[in-house]
Amino acid sequence: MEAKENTHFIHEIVEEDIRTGKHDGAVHTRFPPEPNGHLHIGHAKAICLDFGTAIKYKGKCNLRFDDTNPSKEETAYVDGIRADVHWLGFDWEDREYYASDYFDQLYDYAVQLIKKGKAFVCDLSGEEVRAYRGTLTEPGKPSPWRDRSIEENLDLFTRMKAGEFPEGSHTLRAKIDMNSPNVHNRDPVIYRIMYAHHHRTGDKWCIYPMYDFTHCISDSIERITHSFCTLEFEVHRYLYDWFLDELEVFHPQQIEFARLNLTYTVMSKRKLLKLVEDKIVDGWNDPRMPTVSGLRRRGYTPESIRDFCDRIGLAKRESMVDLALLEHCLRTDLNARALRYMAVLNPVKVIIDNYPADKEEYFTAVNNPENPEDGTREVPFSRELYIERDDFMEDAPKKFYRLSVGREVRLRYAYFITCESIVKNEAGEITEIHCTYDPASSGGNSPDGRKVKATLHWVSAVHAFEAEVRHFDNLLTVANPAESDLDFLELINANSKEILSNCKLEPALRELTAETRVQFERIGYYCVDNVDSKPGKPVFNRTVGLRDEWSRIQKRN
RNA sequence: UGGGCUGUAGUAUAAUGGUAGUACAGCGGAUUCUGGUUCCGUAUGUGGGGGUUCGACUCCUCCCAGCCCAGCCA
Repeated sequence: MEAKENTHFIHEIVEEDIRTGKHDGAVHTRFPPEPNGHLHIGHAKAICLDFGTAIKYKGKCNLRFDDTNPSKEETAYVDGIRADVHWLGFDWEDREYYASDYFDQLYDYAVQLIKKGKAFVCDLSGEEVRAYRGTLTEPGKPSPWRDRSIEENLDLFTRMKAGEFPEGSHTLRAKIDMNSPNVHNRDPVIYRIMYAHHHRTGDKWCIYPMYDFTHCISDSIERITHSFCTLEFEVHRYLYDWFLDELEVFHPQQIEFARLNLTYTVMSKRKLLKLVEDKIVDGWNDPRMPTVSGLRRRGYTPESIRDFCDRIGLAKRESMVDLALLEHCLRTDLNARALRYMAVLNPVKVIIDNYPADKEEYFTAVNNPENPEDGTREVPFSRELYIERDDFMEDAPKKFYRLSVGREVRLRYAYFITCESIVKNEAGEITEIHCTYDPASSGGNSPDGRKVKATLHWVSAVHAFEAEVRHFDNLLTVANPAESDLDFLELINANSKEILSNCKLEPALRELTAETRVQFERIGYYCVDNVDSKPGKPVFNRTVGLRDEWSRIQKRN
């Protein structure tokens, strides 16, 4: 039986078009970011749709930068976006385009519109344009400049391009319908004057085309067959079709879908930029950010993000996806691939009183029980060890089955040990846990077959090295900021970053290189930070914790 | 209050006039040298009213709710 493939309304449309021979069955999509910020997981959804559709139907997908507003756009963002798309696992081959590549053609098309009597130069100021536009419930008034002659419009538009007019003094507008109930159709501006340096065209232009005019024509020039975008562009679709029809050029189909929202985070470039500018996070690639570079630094795999995008489905209704699904995809991938190591994050010393002080031995540990091909490694053991402070409890409740005075547990791969006594300082904190070990349980099993309820991870004190480990929590304190009356800045989780500096790690972790993902047994998945790590001195970011039954039991009580 | 769009378990999605299914989350259990993994089991849903039909998530109608739109942003 075949696995049931995920399908959705967009692929139904594409399949129908292939079936009916539209565009000779060709499928050509594009991913059209504006280089004014970095990509986030919402873009990843769009990227998976755009590139994924092309792959599925043996078509092509272009990367096109929608760079028509030089005041906001930067080359640095272009580079970041290229890196992010590649990292996610997609390739646009030689089809890297820029809307700015089409400025000459766009200009010619604008002239064509003027000659057709479908566009005019308007002398109204920004404020006047707004006043003439009317409101949502009242129709607009025609601009007094609407009926200029074609010759005058041509002359004026040429002079706009030549730089004869100051910014804001003139615009080129499409002549559509000032009475339209859709305000976008009330003679939209298609060119504005802007004396700004463009990251690609430099100072060649002082007039720049607007989105509605540019996007459909860019799609047409590239012979895009299916142009996917988010719901807010639904009200722009009339314009998309209008320009292409008036110009009588190749006509792609715009199809809208709902953008991704994820619980406990924000997903707009404006808000993410705010977090960066206000230094609430440490840059676009902060591991708490839902940006592609942030997720990468946090330790997410591209595979898990793609899997997530497959699983969330695609529809036209706005929704809020549970972060837990993303984390589930992550854990599934990491469980299969991450090598296991032992690391003690909040250490307390264990002294095995009946173990010789000068002795040292090595135990064989499995690197990944999910994949035997990953082999084994040797882990050093000695009389003094560190275990997790949480793995010991003085007055242990019934459901706590780790170490306590009088109890026996297993040290993973090593020995059964029994706690005999503890030592505390003046503050009442435990400083030493004294135990005895059963020499017959070497390797972690007792020949008499007796069972222990818990297995603890550990590191040998003399062999351990110290490293910094960073834990991250949700950016927001609430799942859905839209349901709150408060501004998102007031919903920021003040404790979203915790730095642990006294962690004791097993020696094998010392030489890992940046972006290596591992599992600290019994704790979680961690990734070697790609900014702050140095050779022999890795810094670890917690990618995601292991599911933790014990913490859930505690939370319930 | 003009126009556009959308309403299916807690969340996200299927069912395209014929048994409301899947995943995540939840709960219960089994296995386990990770309280991980894996496996088994389980509760919860068609926004509301009318209509058409043998039969409606699906078609019609009225209502309700949510989102988007009045940038010379994209």
